[in-house]
Amino acid sequence: MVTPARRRRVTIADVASHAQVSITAVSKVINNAYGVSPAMKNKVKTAIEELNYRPQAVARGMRGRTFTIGLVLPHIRNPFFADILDGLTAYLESTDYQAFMIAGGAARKVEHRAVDALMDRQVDGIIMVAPLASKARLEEVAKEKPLVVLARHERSPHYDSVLDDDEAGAELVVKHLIELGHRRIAHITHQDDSIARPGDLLHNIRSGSYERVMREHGLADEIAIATSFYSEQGGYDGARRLLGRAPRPTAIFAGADSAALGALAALHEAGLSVPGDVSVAGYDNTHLAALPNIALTSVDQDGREMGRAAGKLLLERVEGRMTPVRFSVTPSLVVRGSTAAPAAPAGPVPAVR
Amino acid sequence: MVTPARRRRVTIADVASHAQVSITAVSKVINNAYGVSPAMKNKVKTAIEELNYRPQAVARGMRGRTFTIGLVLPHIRNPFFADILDGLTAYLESTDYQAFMIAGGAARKVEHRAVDALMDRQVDGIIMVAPLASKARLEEVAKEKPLVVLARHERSPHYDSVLDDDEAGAELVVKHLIELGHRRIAHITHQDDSIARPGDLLHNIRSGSYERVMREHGLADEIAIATSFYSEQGGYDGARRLLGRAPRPTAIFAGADSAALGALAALHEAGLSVPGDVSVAGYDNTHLAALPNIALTSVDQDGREMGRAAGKLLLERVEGRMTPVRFSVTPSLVVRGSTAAPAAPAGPVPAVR
DNA sequence: GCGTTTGCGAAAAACGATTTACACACTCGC
DNA sequence: GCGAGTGTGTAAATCGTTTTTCGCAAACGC
Repeated sequence: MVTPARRRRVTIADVASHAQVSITAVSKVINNAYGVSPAMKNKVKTAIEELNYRPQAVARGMRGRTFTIGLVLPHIRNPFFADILDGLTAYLESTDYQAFMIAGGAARKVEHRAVDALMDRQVDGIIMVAPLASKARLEEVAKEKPLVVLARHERSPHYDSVLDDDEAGAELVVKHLIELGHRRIAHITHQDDSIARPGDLLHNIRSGSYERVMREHGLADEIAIATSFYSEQGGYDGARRLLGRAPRPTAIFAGADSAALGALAALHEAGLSVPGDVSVAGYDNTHLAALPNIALTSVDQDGREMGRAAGKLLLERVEGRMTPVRFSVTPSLVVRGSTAAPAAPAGPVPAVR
Repeated sequence: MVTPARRRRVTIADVASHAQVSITAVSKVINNAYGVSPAMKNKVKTAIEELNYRPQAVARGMRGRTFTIGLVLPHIRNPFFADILDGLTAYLESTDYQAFMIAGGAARKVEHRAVDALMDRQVDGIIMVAPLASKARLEEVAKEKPLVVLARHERSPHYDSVLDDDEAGAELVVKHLIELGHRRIAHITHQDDSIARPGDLLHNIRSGSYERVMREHGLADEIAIATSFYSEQGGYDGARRLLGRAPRPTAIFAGADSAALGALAALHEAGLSVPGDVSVAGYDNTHLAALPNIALTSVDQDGREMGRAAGKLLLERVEGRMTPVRFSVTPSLVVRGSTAAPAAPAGPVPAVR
């Protein structure tokens, strides 16, 4: 291989000779370890400044930490993930750690490789957001590296969990719609490549909660679920399927804002008004939901707070904590213009338009 | 530091002893270097399989490559970046390299730190998307690591460029609006923290092109630019400012889809119809633009192709190429429902048509 | 048949940090 | 005044790879 000549980095040895001290001393100062006099500290610090030295994480990694943590996201299309990232980086700012993202994709295999890639690079810890992996795989990962898992509901003694109370969040939406007077409330859920126990996946919690609340209100017969994807296209497809039913639903609860946006598009295309003909609600309270022309009723979960918590828990684990912690945020409903009382019931068999 | 006991990784030495050969031999096989017999190759390969060995990138990094490349994105809120990432990862799939993302943020200082973090971790190369850094800083980075810069227009002998012909893209939009009969065409542009030469930044190219085309069509007096941000909020603010003008524009060209979405929201709020009262066009042809209820006319630039090209160019540089390459994609206009001929001229200034 | 390639494999020296072990000079306590 | 701590600093081992150097045998040229 022809490696182009590049400027050699300044190393700890350069600093040591420039400051006329031993390499050990420099290392001690950098890691502010015990046994270094104030005078020494100053000498070294100015030498570091003068040479503009930054330790090479790769070399540090060989004997300990790389000060790097890996963040595995399914993809970067969901603005909600950006909130999580914001919270995480805000938290890490006051530390020496840096977060790198990697996309886990929609296939278990890709996610697996992504995690392997992080471990091969000796990250100090891993944060996985809504992973597809089985619990067994997660525990295997946790055996090698500190791990925090976001948005999964199983309990494991080997890694920490940060999650939103999806059960409660979905309940908020469905109850809201019922209180508005809706009965034919349909749901759009997500299907993925995961082999995790279904009950551990957030979309199953949301759809399960939807079903439960419907039943509790005597609406068992009105339950209608379209299994699709949490994406614009998925929401569009799901909504079209739901609209094909007769009588058609008066409200659609999409398990994610992105899907709700797709549902809105499908309704628009079908010439139906929102909320006049059909109410729509989402989940995640994405920035887009707040735009006046969209005005999507949605469930807010504090992504920044979740990211912050994930960072904190992970560093605690890096520092040696072995006992599992579970951090849960409480969702809240943000009601906007996309939901309203259903059109006045025009007789026993309501309006087919 | 208390490091929890974790399973020791299998190393190259383990493989060597398991296969009863030297460490060197294993290394040679891994890097398929010269001087290893087929028999040896087989022995080692089965040993690697059996032990499930994966080389530790950190250790490799000490002597050469880490097989890691860093992707610096301003943020992850723009779905267009996801396209770039998709193209990049698709390209890298056939290689041994892995891409990690890091957010450069909206401030030069943050971006600087992000790049430093990548270099400290000995990535083999860096891809920066729409960076804020000055050209001088970019060249400094390029002196240390192979570098590919996306969406910047300056030419440098030290790094490669991948870009969209923003000049042409903006021209497509403005001409389209003029052909529809619009004269009062306003523009929303972006302001950032960069100290790069203005002409090197994509938003300035777009706004400059807007001005030029307007002038070329005798519409110099109609030029109206709102300087805001390429974001929903920014588009919303910018549009509100533009709508405050009298007479108000009949068309708004937002330099990015996200801003166009904000503009749509502002128009909605103002009780104006699109495209009845005001036409709106964006740039990037985000997935959202295609939703029927948004139907945003936008400029499509092939993000996947750009990501793919960036990966290819970077690896070429890693392999030793030193001559600069410039890769440009040609944008195309996607006309949708958000643009139409202006309302019948209600006044003495008729549509020139 | 003898020196010279050539092919294959191993031993050892890097790479840049951290960590361990130890040396040295003081200060105590009695 | 002497053994036992302390505080401060250094030398050397170590982490897991790649790369360089070298050894040994078989093949080859003449």
